[in-house]
Amino acid sequence: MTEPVATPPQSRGGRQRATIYDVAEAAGVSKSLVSLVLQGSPKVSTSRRTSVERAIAELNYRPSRAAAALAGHRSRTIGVVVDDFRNLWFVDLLDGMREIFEPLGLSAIVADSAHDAGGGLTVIDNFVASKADALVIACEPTPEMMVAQDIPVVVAGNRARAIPGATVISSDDARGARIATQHLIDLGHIHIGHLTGEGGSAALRGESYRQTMIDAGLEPITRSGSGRTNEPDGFAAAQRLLADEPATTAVFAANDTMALGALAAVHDIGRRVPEDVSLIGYDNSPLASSQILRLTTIEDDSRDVGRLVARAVVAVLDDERTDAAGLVEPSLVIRASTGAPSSR
Amino acid sequence: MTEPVATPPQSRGGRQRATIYDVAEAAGVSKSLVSLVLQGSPKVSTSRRTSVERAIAELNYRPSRAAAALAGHRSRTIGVVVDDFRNLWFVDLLDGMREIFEPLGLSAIVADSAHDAGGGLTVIDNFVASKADALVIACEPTPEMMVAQDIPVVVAGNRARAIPGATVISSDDARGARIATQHLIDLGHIHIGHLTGEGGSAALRGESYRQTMIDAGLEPITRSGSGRTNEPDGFAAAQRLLADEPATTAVFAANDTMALGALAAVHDIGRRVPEDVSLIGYDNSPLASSQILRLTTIEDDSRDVGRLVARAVVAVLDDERTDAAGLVEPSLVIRASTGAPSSR
DNA sequence: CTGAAAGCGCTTACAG
DNA sequence: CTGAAAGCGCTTACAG
Repeated sequence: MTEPVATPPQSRGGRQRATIYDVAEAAGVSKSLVSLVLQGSPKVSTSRRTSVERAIAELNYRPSRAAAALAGHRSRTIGVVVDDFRNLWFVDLLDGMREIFEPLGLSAIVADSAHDAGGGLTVIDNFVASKADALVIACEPTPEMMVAQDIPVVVAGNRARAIPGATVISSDDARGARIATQHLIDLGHIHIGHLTGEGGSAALRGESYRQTMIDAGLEPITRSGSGRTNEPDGFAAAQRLLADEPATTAVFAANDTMALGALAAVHDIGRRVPEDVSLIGYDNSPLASSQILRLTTIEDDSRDVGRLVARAVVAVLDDERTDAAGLVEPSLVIRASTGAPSSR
Repeated sequence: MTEPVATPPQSRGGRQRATIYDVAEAAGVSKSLVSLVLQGSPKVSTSRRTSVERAIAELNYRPSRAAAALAGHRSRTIGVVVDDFRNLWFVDLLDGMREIFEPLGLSAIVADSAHDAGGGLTVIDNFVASKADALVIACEPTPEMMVAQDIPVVVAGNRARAIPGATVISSDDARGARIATQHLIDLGHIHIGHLTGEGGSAALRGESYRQTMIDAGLEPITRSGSGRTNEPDGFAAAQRLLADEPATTAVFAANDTMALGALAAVHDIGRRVPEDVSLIGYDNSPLASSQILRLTTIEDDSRDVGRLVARAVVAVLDDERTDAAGLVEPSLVIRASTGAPSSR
């Protein structure tokens, strides 16, 4: 529309992407004003804001993240570190976080620590290099995550090792494990075994199971597989448990994946779930609700955890000192895999 | 070590992160040389390279991605768009891509289109804003992906809609479906049903199933659930199939997730897998190898697809015009869910 | 190989 | 609100 007068430095280089100069020119305002509009500043008149927004739309202008991050001290980007994309726990967490971040113009970007990006640089290095404003650690911290980075960190989930100075938000694993164990006790089970593995959550769940059993005057029996908490570990741990303790009528697995393995082990020795063996998992993963499993489990409301995590991130970003750890209450989801012990 | 002489602009601001100036100073070389080392340029003497590398290590220097992207025309970052993190297919794809990218100093970053990052900006906008060098679309393209962006695009997987000008790399779905169907035919099955849903891959698999059946003189029978290809769709589709065609002795599901649903449907009417009904899936997902399923399936070597995708990306980046679509050969993985029809 | 210089596209005070 | 200015931390020619 407007004639290009006094073309600003380097603008209009053929089919280049529009810059803030182009927008300012098209809207007939200063470059600074465009920047203010971009940042949603309240001290811009509606009319000017409208014309800037129109220019942005017309030119299909996309602010350069790189330039903004370089010039400003914030990138409005939060780095989320997960251990493995295969571990779906983080998806709900992410959903919850984004619910809070989106209206604030923050965007969460995810990277997996399993495949530390090339050149010997770790995920953390990468996030730091991309000027992430804060980090959410949603996995067991590696040694290099333990050293204080110059960046706010929130830890999501219960972890075996703590990161100094980091807020921790998690589901109340101890409470959830108590609920799970108590559910089996309430059904009338006496011989209740537990399948466990490494990791902060598993440790808390295991300890709480033990405590709950003792409180009920029952003997806790725990087995593990290779140490991990995968399906094969659930299978191996359940095999051991059932071999060592043939009287077992109920099994509490540290997570749904292990429960899946346990189910196979139970079938392998010709017993049925829940007729011969009640089975309860943990996490309420998509797996648990599958028709084939119909697994009774503990819902840990990862979405709620995600929301809390995001609020904690926003708080540190705003320099509010709220190191208060957040704890989300889990709940019992009863499906077809648990029942009273058979009366034979 | 060296006395700071003629401190360069703004360096050493207290506990600031080291910049290229600091490295140059510490190594006693010019800023340009550091940049050359960073980029792995061959025209740097070993001795100087060593001293620069030592300085980098000592200062714990991390190049700023933002600055590099702004200054250079490349960010050495490849944006990978997936539809949903829950769909684990992309994990192997990513592994394969990274195998190629890593030694080249390229890093793949993943974003899900399901949750288009805040502010009305889409994943694509975000990648463009972060100056990604290329895009890998690993999902059904949305309308906005169809419009030519000023960025090279490689499509991974067979899609219902094509992106103009984009190279497509995928597993040979038609071939895989033929292998699956033929496996059931070879076992002696006559009444073989197929469970399908929406999407490019499912369409190709379904059509190939149909063709293979006809070639064998058999009647193709296809059912679907809600249209999607999730577990509940597999369940619903299988229910319909078994109700409409009680003679069915073999089922080919468009993917492993649907097969999981189908298994439940088979159990629900009191039939067993594989004794009464043979079941074959597709994808060889972690699910398929689980003890509880032991699903015969088609391995589509997503890792290989990922490698090919990465090579295609590198080719476009190097301006080699190789629009040749790549096709990866799938293979049969026989487990416990298929067998000869029972001889009753 | 070096060193000074320009520039990438923004943000941030700052004086008007 | 504006406009000129400096600067974020790099890369990229370019003359030595």
